[in-house]
Amino acid sequence: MPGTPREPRSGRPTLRDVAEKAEVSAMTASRVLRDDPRVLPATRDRVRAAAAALGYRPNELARRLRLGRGTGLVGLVVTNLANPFYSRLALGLDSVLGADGLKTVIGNTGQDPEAERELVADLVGRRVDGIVAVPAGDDQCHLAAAAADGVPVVLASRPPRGFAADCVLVDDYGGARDATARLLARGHRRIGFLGSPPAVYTGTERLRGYRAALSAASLCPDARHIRQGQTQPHEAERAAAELLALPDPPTALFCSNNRNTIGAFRAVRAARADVALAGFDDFELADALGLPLTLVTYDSDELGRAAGRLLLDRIRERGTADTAGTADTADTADTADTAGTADTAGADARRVVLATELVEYGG
Amino acid sequence: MPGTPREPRSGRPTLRDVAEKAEVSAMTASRVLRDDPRVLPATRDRVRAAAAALGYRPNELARRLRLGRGTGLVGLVVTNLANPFYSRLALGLDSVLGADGLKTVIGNTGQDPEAERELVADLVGRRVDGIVAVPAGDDQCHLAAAAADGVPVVLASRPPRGFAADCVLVDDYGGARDATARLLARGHRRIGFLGSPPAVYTGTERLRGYRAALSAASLCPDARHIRQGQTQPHEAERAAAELLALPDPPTALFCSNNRNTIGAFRAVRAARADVALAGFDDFELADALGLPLTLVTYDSDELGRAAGRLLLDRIRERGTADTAGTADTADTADTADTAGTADTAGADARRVVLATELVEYGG
DNA sequence: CTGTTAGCGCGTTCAT
DNA sequence: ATGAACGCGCTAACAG
Repeated sequence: MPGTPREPRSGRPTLRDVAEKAEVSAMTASRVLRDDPRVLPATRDRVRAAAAALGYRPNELARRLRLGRGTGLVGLVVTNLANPFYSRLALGLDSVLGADGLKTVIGNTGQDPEAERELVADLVGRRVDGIVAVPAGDDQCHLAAAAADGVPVVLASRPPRGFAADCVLVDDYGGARDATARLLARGHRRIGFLGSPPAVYTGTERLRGYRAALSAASLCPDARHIRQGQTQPHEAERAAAELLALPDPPTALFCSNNRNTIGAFRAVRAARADVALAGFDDFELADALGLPLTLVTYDSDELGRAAGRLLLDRIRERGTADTAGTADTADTADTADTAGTADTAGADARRVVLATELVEYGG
Repeated sequence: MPGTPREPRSGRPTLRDVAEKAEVSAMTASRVLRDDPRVLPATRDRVRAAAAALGYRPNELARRLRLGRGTGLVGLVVTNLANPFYSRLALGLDSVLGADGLKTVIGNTGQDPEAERELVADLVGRRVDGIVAVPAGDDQCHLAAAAADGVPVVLASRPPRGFAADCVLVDDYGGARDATARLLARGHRRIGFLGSPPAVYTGTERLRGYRAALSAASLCPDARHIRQGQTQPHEAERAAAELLALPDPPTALFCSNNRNTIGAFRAVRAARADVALAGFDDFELADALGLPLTLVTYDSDELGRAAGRLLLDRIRERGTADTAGTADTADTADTADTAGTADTAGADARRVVLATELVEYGG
C-alpha cells in the first residue's frame, strides 16, 4: 500500500486521536471542539475529557487550509526594527491586528533590497493575509507583484510607486516647512540641511518643505549647506561638523530625521557653536540635551494603527467580495486564458496623511 | 454531490492549475517546481512557462502540512516592543532565525498576564516551531504547558520557574554589584536604589547585587532608600524626587534599568542636587546628559541571537530524534493511556549568561 | 444527533 | 520519465 496506514505518528495528538479515545467519529469530535450545539451533552463531555487528557490543541493551520479563509498572518517589512520609529510602527500595527485575531510576522531587511525581494516572496508563499511595508529603495516591483497576486499591501511612511496601494504618510512637506519657517522667524538666514540619502522618500519630501520655507522668505538655499546621505548619527555628526567649519557657516540646522538631529546635536555641542537646531521626529531625552531644539512630532504608534486599519478593510473586502464578477454564467470559454491580470478591484487606493506638530525643547 | 467538484476556485492558482495548463499531471508539475532532476527538459520548460504565466507561488502552508516538518514560524513573546531592549532582542533573534529560513511572529502582551496566556496558546495552536519569551509575571504555567506539549521554549532575561527550559540571562547580580561597588569606591555611603516591581526577576537580582556590594563594604542598606515598583520614567522620577527630599538623602542612586535611570536623571537635574548616578542598561544619549553616569552595559542584540541559537538547536534536535523510542515493537497496549507527560527529553536545560561591563559617561 | 464522503494544496509511494 | 492513489489535519456538505 502507498502511504503508511496507521503508524503511531510522531508529534502531537490529532483530532482522530481524540475521536478514537472518546469512541466517536472525527466529525463529532470536531463539532464538540468547535462548540457546535447539536451534540449530545454526554458525548460532548466524553470528547472534552479525551481532548483534555491528550492535551489536544487543534491545528490552526490545517483548519485554515480547509476553510480557505487565509492564514491569519500579516507580514511587516521594515529596514531596522531597532529604530524606535519602526518598533513603534510594529507595535501599533500589532495592536490593531491582534484585536482581529491576526498575528504579525516581522521581516527585517537591514536596508538590503535583495533581502527585501526575497522576504516579500517568502511572505506571499506563506500566504499571509496582507503585507505592511516601509520599502527601502525606490524599486517596489516585488510589492507590486504581491499586490497583483491579490495580497493586500499597505505602505507606511512612503507612497506606492508604479502600482496602486493604500498608504499612510506623515505630512513630511508641511512639517519640514513649518519647522524651517520657525527658524527663519527667529532671524536665521543661513540654515543648513542634514538628511537621508536622496532615494528615501521622506528625506526628499522634507527637503522640499525646507526649500519651500526658504523660498517663501525670498531666500535661495546655499547648495553647500545641504547634506544628504547620512543614515547614522555618527555620519550626521561628521556632516554637521563640516558645515560648521565652513567660512560662513549656517547659524541654524534643520535635520530630516532623528538620526541626523542627534548627530547634529553632538557636532554642535562639540564645537560649542551657537547654532539653533530643528529636526523631524521626536526622540527620548530630546528635552534634556541642554540646547534649544525645535522638533516636528507626530503620533508614530498611530502610523502603525492606521496602516493596520487600512489593511483590515482590504482583507475583509476580499473575504466578502469573492466571486462578484461582472458577467453572469459566462460561457465564452476563451476568456479563461487571459486570467492573471491584477485583481486590485475594490475601491481606489486610499491615502491617509498624519498631521505633525511643532514642539520646543530645552532653552 | 458533497464538495463542489470543479468550481473555479476564488483565490490564487494552484499546482493543478499549472499542471492543467501545461498538460501534465500535478505530480510532474510538483517535481519541476521542486527541481527534481528526473523530468524531461521539454516538459520542464512547459511547466515552468505555465507557472510563470499564472503567477504561481507554491502554498508553503500546504507543503509544510504534508511534509510534517513544522511551520517555519517562531513566536516571540514580550511585554513592550517599543522598549529598545525588546526590539533589539527581536532583531537579534530574527537575524539568527532568518538565516535558517524561520520567521518570527511577534506577540506583544503589554504586561497583561492574561493576554500572555492566550498568546502562547494561540502560538501553540498555530504550530510554531518554537517560542522565545520574556515572561511578565512569575506565573509561567502557560509556557510550561507549551513546553510539555513538545514546543521548544527559550526564555530570555528570566530563568524558567517550575519547568525545564533553556534560557539566556544577563549577569544581573554581578553587574549591579560592580556598579554599586564603584559608587562606594568614590566615597558614597548612602546609596539609594530604584527598581522595577519585586515580581520582575531582573529587578530583584539587581537588588541582590546592590545589597551584596553594600554588605561587602560593611554597610547596612537603609530600607527607606530602596524603592521598587517603578516601570516608567515618570514614576521613577517621582520616586527619586522623594528620596532626594528625605532628611538625610542618599548621595548616590543605583537604578535597576534604563527606565529608572532616566527618571532619576530628571529628578536629580530638576533638584540641581549633587547626586551620583549609576544604572543598569545602556541607552542612547546617555553620554550627553551633562551628568556623570556609570552604566552596566551588555550586548542586547546578543541576547536575541543567543536565544535564537538555543532554540535552533532544540528544533533540530526534535527534527532528528523522531521515533527513537526505547522499546521496539512494543505491544503493551495499556501504556498508551499515560501519554501526554512531558516529552522534554534531549539534553538538560542549558543556561547562557551574558557578561556585563561598566562604562562611565559625562563628567 | 451522529457518521460518511470528499477535498483544501501538496508530496510520498508504488506502478507503468 | 510520468501518472494514480493516498494521506497530512481538519471541516462543509450530505446522508441516516
